[in-house]
Amino acid sequence: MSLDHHLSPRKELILRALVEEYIRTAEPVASRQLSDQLALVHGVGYGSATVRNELATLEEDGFIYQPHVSAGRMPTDLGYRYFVERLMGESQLSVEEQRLIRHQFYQVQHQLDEWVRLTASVMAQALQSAAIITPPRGVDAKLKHFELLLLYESVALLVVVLHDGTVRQERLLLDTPTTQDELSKLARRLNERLAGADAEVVGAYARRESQRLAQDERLALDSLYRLLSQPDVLTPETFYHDGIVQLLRRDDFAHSDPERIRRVVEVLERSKFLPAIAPQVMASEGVQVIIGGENAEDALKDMSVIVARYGIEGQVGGVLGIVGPRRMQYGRAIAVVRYMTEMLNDLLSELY
Amino acid sequence: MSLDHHLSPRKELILRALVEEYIRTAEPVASRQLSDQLALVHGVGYGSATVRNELATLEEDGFIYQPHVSAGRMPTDLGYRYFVERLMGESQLSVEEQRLIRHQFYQVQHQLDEWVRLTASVMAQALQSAAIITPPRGVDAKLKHFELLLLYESVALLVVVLHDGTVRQERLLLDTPTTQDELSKLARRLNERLAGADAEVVGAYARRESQRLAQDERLALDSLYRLLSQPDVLTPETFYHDGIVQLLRRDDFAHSDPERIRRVVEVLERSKFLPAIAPQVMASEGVQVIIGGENAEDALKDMSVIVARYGIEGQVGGVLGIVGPRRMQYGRAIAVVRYMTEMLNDLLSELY
DNA sequence: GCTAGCACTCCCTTGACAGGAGTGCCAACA
DNA sequence: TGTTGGCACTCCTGTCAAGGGAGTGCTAGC
Repeated sequence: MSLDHHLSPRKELILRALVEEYIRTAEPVASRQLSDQLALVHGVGYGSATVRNELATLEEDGFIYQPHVSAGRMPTDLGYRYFVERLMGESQLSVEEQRLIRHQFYQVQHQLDEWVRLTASVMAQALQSAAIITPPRGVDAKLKHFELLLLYESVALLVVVLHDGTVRQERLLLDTPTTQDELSKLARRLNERLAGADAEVVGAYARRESQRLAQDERLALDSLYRLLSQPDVLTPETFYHDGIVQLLRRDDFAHSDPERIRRVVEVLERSKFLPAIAPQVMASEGVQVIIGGENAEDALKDMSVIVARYGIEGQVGGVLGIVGPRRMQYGRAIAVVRYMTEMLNDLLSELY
Repeated sequence: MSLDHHLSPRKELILRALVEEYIRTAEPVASRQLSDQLALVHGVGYGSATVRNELATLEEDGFIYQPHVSAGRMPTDLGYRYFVERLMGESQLSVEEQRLIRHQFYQVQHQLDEWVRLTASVMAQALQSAAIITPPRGVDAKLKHFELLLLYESVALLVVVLHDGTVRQERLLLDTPTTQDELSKLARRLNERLAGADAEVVGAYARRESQRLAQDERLALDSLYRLLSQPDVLTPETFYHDGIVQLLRRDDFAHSDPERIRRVVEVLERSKFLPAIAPQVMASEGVQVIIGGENAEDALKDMSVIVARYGIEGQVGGVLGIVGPRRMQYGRAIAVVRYMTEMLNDLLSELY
């Protein structure tokens, strides 16, 4: 997303003031108001008529628009885009806020799941937006170790640990009652043979040996295969989200068209859009901003999405971000998202 | 919740028709409309004036009310309650629908987590309501087996399996680098000593032996203790919910006061109310219906909740249910909730 | 005991109207 | 040439009154 031409410094100043004012007030900004604001905040004195002239050309160029002829102006997607790329000051979280966030993470040391939850919750809280995050995933699922435990007479639990520390599990219905000893022996043998294997290898092994395998062994291998081949590809189930409430706390969202609200909630609950953009986010550096209509997903046409990847190069990674109203404090939002990626990176690097 | 007196058969008939009609149309029901309906559906012929007389007394007795003087009638909480306890026909899911539901469960055999998700999803879908469910929990957390796995030089993963098959995990930051062999030895020793132990026992053991323990052993025991003593008490985190979207699909909910919507969503996202009622639900038989103002939680004063416990006596159990508009098809809702408990019971009994 | 009829209440929609906000344009000025 | 004050114009928004409609309560009669 790049912009084709530069605006004159004065136009930039006016556009910037307009966007900031609109974000602040949620009302279309009038020329008079803008003129006052320019004098007050930026110390430049232009009458409202002058501002009006500039606004007219900004409107021609597609940066702003009026909902109706006797209303003030609001930024278009292009206007926001220009603002975000050229005009917006980079903001930083206050030390106090950073401290507050870190403090919460210290409460749940070494519990990866909790980090993920907490990250979403913190972002949602801080930005009054919905937050989305995928748990960290290893680049590929390789078997570290698995265990077979007899729960009941003929029900066993298969617990597998991947190289990156992911734990997965499945229950097995055994054909015939057996003992824990038998299962342990079986597990030991297979562990030796299959350490470091991925789904492919397990599958191949199962096929090759299929003649020689006992029934229970076959069951275990099938299960192992299923668990290893579980989606590294990001599916909707992989995503965690939080903060629909925070979104509903914003008047301009909560009071808008119920159908719109429903569609946004649906996108969040079903995580319909993230799988589509996640690969691209994983591939690129830094914080990505997707404004309004730039979203492929229809339901988000008047929302903005701010996403980034986190994780440790070549080891584990994930995607996190927020979904908020287009009229959001971009500077702050970007700062928060960036801070959370750094936070998670720090935490993860302790573990890897 | 019991009702103090019976109504005359005709009053019952009128109340029943009114509730059904109101549930169907979402509009206050007029005497004329009711008179027509009685003729059409129940084959009894009463003029609208007669119906009006009966309605007046039903209103005096608190079963129905008018939003204003020239409007039709709507049921009060008491009216719904009478309807649910005395008038409503028990309904059953169609064979077709049962088949459809069972089919979905066959897709995810033996994956407990998926069952939980699917149950919520099915209920939400079938009843256009939000669904809530707690994963099955054993009556008490006893250690079955745990494993210590070296992930990196000085990061280990502790995976514990409880008697009921619950798997929990935590990462340990070791003081000094070690080997997998060392860890395995340690795990084997502790497993032998602590098999079947609950949090108490582990804690006691750790304190008693604290002098003799190596640093890593202490770490492992601490972690073990934490994981075992994790809340059996149901905390908000234990709950899974789905179907906010389905709720928003209902016009009368989606178009109502945004503040109300927010509060309901908040209750769901934070699962604020279930922990409060869960113990009582676990203790009682059958499907519970909580209508409107009977809810302790303020935000649900105009919603109804239908809950039941599921699980296997003395072994594992949980709570499931739905949160929907007070104006819901109670018969169907109760049938669905009951069916899902039976479904889960069947599935669980295979595993226990 | 039931019902037709009627007066009455209250809601809800509609249209008219006033007030206000904000613009575009023009003419004047530095 | 760039800037600005002034003014006519457009369009929104809130208010108010009026009319129509829906539904009731009550009464008198069958």
